[in-house]
Amino acid sequence: MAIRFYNTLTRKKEPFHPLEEGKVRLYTCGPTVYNQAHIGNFRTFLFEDVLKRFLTVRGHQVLHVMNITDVDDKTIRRSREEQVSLTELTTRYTNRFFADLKRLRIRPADRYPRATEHIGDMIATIQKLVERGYAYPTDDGSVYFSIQAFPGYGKLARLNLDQMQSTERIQSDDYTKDAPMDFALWKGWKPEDGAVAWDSPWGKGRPGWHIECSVMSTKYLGEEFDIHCGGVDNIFPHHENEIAQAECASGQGFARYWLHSEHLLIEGGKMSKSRGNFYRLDDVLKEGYPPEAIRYVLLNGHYRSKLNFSWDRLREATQVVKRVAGFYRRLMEIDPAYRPPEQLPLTPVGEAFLDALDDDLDVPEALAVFFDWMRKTNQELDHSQLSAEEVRRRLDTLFLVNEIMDWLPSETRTAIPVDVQELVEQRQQARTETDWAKADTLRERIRALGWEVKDTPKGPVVTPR
RNA sequence: GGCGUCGUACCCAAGUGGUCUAAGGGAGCGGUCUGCAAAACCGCGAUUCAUCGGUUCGAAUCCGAUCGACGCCUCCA
Repeated sequence: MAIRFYNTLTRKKEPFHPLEEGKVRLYTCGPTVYNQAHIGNFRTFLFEDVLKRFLTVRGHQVLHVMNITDVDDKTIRRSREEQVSLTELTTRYTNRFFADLKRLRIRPADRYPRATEHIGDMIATIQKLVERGYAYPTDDGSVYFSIQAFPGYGKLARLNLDQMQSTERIQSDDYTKDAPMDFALWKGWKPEDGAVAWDSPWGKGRPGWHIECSVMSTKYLGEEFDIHCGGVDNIFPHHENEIAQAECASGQGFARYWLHSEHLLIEGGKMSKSRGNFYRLDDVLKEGYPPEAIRYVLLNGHYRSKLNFSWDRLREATQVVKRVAGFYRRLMEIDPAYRPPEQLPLTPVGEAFLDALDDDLDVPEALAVFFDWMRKTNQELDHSQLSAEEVRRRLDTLFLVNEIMDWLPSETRTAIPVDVQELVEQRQQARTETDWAKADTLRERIRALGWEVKDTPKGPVVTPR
């Protein structure tokens, strides 16, 4: 089956064809680095990670750009509160962000452009918009985009501009502008901005939020590119405004496919920084759950459906990930020399797995294929029906799936401590003497130390609990 | 007020006109194996897809109404 994605722009699943055969240019909205991202944010980044891995496995060369928003209202406010410079604050949280990405095994983007490093590019684009009549400066040194100058405004969010009700927030906006829906491209300096200011043709100030994405995406990916991703809450106003800015500045199309991931809910409600009902990655890891389990929880569900986070689900995920790890170890025991080849062969099961993903990244369907196969393979292993060659093929399949899911335990497993090893030996001794009570007690002690001992025909196997 | 999404077993979750008397996972129960366990495997588990009505030869899938949940409408992944 050919790859199809649900495009927010058309609200339909469409066959996916990149502009240039075999190459995909991808832009994903990155974090605003004013505090640590929560796991809801990572749901989106994980979705994008799987999207990218999938496209790569399907033979596309993906060029991925993710922005870092390091200047906006929140970053400025936060740096004032903490009495540190904007750069100090944003550097701190940018580093945290990268560390979290690594822990979740999210593959890095090719570029992470920062807003503050592209002020000149943004000013140039804003100037172009003013010259072409899409934007206008105001007395306070700001520049606004005039939405009525762009007939396409509202095409992504499907807004009915006439029936829009202006909310209190718009009315209380303390910048001056012609129409309530017009949005800022450039914000004139205000005292609370402190030292955060750049010179521009309109005086001191700083860029508006939306302009950075239009400018940086087109700078690195070209004026028209393939895929733009983000959370659903970015559809309006952020992405709508990006389209307006980019299309008016270039006179061409902008992103061709818009993919939006749904929210992670907590106790049935939206998790967001402003509500304070969120967990950070640290909050979850410190409870002892492995990163693979968190990856699994956040990926186990279609990206366009809401996903409810709970500790129950995390426990469930831990079980699943353990089961997959056990399966992996079982195969590796038969063929310890196996290493996944650079170019993994496409086995029939691997193909079925990817087939499911072809349909708008249907991860649950793909996992069903995987689990079915895993059960059958375990069955074959129980009856030792597999040849060495067949085992290698199974490992190829497992690694192909892992290329997308990345849920196998890391190779750098902690070595079994000496005291645990001694207890295991003592227990073996007790077992040969058929002193079952002693053996059971020792198993409990090993367990208390965080290790699990299983008796197999080949002897005891010790794994971390 | 406008726009939109969703409601499938104890829990999570695919499927969106016939192959569905509905995948897969977790939990539970019974069994094989085991000194006992663990792991793995086998079996059990929705005649039914929020409710009601309609379209159709045929609906979980389309249409309408009702109930319920959630989101967006310039902080938001």
